[in-house]
Amino acid sequence: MVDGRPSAASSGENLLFLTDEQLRQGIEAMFFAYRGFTADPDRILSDLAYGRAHHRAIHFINRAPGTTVNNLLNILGVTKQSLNRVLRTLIADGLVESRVGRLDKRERHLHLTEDGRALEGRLSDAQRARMRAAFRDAGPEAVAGFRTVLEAMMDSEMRRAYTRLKENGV
Amino acid sequence: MVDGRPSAASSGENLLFLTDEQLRQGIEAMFFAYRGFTADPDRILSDLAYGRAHHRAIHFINRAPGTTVNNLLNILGVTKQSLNRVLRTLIADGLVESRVGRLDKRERHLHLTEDGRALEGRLSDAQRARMRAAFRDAGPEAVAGFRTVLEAMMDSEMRRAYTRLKENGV
DNA sequence: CTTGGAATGTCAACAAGGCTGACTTAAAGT
DNA sequence: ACTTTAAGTCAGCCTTGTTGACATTCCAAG
Repeated sequence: MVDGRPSAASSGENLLFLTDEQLRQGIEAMFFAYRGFTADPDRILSDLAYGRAHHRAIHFINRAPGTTVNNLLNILGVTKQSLNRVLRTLIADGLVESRVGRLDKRERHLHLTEDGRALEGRLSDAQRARMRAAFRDAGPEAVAGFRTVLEAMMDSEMRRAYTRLKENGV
Repeated sequence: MVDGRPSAASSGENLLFLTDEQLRQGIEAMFFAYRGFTADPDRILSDLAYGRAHHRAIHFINRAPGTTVNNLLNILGVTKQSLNRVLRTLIADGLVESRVGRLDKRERHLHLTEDGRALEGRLSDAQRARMRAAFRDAGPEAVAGFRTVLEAMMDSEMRRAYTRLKENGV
């Protein structure tokens, strides 16, 4: 596994971008960039006694209004108990509304209230501003590559969730 | 801020890659990909009663052997109390060695022991394997774009840390 | 129709790993 | 001698993950 050289593959392609050193730089880039990625919303949230978990819930409820708790669970990849704690505070604070399902009364359908949408907007704006600056600096081709690599890095299950969202489904 | 259309900039460039929708997809890609990014090491760590914090410490000690506690603190962006808890267990378990500085005896220089290097290798291998697969699938140009965007997304302070590591300094 | 199992959501308690604040020790610097 | 710096410790808090136990609802088999 610790090769140093790429494993001298098929064609005459240059595989220098697959050296352990290049991979390690990719790993560290991912680590440092993720910090930047969350920094701006985190600042807003800490003033409100909320955390990243609240942000994630708000983001995906906004993204797929009416989604069920179970559905949200799968997207977020946490236990229902963990999500529930976050949802409880958001509902108590009047940012999220939980409506009992009409067809199946076991289900709860989640929606943002007006206040919830307002906070979602603030958080999104902050996060998008950084993403926009990065995208603009890097240019369209780099952005395409960025997306391609990230997509290839996801677990297949998450890639499905991502694609479904991207294609605007519920 | 909520524009919908790009802000119709300077030249005849196509700025469609800067729409809110594109940015949102980038944000979600980042979220889902980071999960994949940490999944494999997390599995190994959970068997050992360690967490991501231990992994990060081990990674950067391996990366810059002899680094001081203070230096590590800056790279990781946590408080010394938080780091100390992690280091204490790693030292107690014989994975990390803390040597009193020769020039400045206040400093502690951190090194991985043989066992520490062994664990580092297991964790790196797992994480690199996924990164390698993603890089290979995406191809060299996508990888270059990936790196460019991530770098643009970092806080300037973190970009300096990243660049210093990349250029192999301490 | 009833009853048992599956699905959904809630409550309680615990652990990891962030954080702040206060304090000690040792070594350097002035 | 005094101050500053590096490191470490203790105490206590918060967020956010976990498991386990439980209530409600639905549905399908008997």
